[in-house]
Amino acid sequence: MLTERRLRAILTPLNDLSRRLSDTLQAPYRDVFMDLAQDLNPAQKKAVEHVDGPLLILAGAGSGKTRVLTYRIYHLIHRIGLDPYQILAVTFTNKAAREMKERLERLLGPNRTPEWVGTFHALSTRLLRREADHLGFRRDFVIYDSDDQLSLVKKVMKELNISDQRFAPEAVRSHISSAKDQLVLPEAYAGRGNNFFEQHVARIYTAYQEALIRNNAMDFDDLIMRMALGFSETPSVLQRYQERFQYILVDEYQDTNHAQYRWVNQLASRYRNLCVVGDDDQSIYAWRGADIRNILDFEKDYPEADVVRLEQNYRSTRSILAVGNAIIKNNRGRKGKELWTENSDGDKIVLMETIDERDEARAIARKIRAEQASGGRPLRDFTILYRTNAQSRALEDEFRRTVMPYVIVGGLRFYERKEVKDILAYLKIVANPRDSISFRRMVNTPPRGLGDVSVDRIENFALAQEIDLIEALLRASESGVTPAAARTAIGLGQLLAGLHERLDMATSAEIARRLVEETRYLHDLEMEAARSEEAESRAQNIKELLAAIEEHAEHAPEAGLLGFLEEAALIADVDRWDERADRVTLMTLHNAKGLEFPVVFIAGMEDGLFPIARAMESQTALEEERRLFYVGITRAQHKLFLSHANLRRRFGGAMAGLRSRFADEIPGEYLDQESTVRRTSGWGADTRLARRHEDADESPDPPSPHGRFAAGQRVKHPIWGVGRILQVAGSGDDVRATIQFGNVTKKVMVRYAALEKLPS
DNA sequence: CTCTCGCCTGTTTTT
DNA sequence: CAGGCGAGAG
Repeated sequence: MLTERRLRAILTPLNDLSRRLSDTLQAPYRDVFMDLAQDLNPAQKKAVEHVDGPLLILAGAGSGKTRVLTYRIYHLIHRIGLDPYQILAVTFTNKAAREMKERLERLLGPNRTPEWVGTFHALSTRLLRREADHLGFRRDFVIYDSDDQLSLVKKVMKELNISDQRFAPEAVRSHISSAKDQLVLPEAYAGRGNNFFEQHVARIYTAYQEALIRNNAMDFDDLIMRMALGFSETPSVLQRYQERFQYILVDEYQDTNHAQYRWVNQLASRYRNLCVVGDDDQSIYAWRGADIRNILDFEKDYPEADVVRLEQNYRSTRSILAVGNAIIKNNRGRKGKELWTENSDGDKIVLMETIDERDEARAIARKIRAEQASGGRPLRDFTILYRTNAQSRALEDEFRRTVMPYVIVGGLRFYERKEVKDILAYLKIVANPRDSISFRRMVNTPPRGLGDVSVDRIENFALAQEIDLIEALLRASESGVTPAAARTAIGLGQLLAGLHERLDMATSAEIARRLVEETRYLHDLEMEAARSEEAESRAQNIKELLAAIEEHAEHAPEAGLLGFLEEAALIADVDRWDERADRVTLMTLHNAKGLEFPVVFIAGMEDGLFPIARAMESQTALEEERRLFYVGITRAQHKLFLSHANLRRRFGGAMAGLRSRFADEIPGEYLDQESTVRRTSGWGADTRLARRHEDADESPDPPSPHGRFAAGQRVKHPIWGVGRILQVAGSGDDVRATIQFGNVTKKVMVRYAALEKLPS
């Protein structure tokens, strides 16, 4: 009998072959190969061949969603005969957009591939620039990232005399951000019954928005909000795009926020050919304003909608999928579906107990080596996922120590590094001399004698004279700064003005090179590089940035400097990730969304870390964490490892590692438990797994440590080695011992520290 | 006025 | 353990 798996084993190489052939074949033959390669199940076929009217595709993890979307577009253009011009496709990441475009180009050829495929932010930026005249703002705005947003919030708060001690600027920033996600403008925000904090936010929001306009800048949220509002306020613009984009596709619809919802639904309201794809079980961005109701209520918004459910999973082994299903079942408020697969059972999921985060890293590295040896897998098959970026450090240390090639996706993004942002600030001010945030950043970097006071004066002068900031630098002697400062300012102004004038003639690469040279930024760093490793890597980053600009200038010369800056602002780290390099990949669970990997490790399976402490207080937050776990599990194709540590160092101190409640939701039949912890002697060793949760009665509470550990006792700690207890304090779960290790004293939570008793 | 040094604080996830 | 911020010296 031909099993699905065998069939797939035959079809997969055929798929590749047909892809290569389709580039060279004439259309009718291409079709023949397409049909062979398609290998679509009935639900997928239905979704692909649906043409007119709204369509909701509920696509479970690994159900061939990308393929369905791609073939659907192919079908619309190639079989139905639509003009690619009429199609708009919105994806969640640039990477997804690029992949879709590449696949379509292979199927349809570059000339017949739709051009409007991208993320909400990228597409919106494009629309805003095109329609700037009609919408009433300038075309050459720059984009502020959350860093810039925060700087601007601080600046505005200072101007309004609102102390940043009373109101955390970061909290203000995030409130403004979510107001924008809801399409709530400052006036409306001020009008609704607010608490004390929000009344202040309202004032800041108003001034913040004015400052953005003054700076000729838009923040991330503006990009969506201004276009969504632009559509409703400017019917002529809306109509034009409604007529143009008669067929709209939206990926990851469960992660859209209200502003994005309005953005899409206004465009689609004319022809109602809106196809949305999503999975309510994979909604993990509620904290960013994503509204799961958008997908849950799609059938209310479009009563005539067809609904297709893709429930067959092609990605994971049966065991992995069973675990995923068992986990997500614990959530309420879901549409409800159960994925199934014809794949083989595969191995059980492995849960590893480890001593601390270093031991965890060691255990993971060991597993990778073992898998490599037994399964002959390349390093690129392995991916480690974690909840917080900070967790990458221990892993990184271990991999560096044992020389295992790795790559971290996310964390400090390339374009967010200090030195890179410094150079970008120069470029931004050249592109847009009204950008006061970038101005402040670059004007005294590297230090050139223009401190806060002088910069304030120059800025105020610009404001009073209604001139831009480069102009203000040139006329600094009129601004009231000291003669020395004025001289420096004028010199800087001349450099910037010269580059600004050449904006249309010079390439962005030329401008960047000149800036780096004249400011001696790279030069200074290279001088320092001999002494400091950090300076060396920063110099390296600047060179990498120059190379990126160079590449961009060559690849998309028409985009210019603004185009490059836009890309730098909107590109995510996953977008830069090269999955072909033979390295272990490390990333957060959030970043892993939409990706798949042969072998997945999920590290840090501890309460308080995953689920994160703050999510343990509310049911909805906990359910979002669980969905995140579900996303992590369903990334794995062949093997899945989970690990937790009994002790985890976090900001200086150590934290008790209590195995995650999610781990307890995994049915035992799919689970293999391993431990690197030797159970020798001492209280800590045999009660380590005691639980604090509902099921605590399965493993009774440990005896009070007072009887076992007392001052003077010699102990061995898994991390700090041998020491002597100075003091024992606290009771119940919260017993802390002060222990002297050599000449350092540490406080440890006795219950979880895996202390070993030593004879005195 | 500007710069540098050292203290303090605070870590969820990101387009 | 880093980066932001305030205080004192040049």
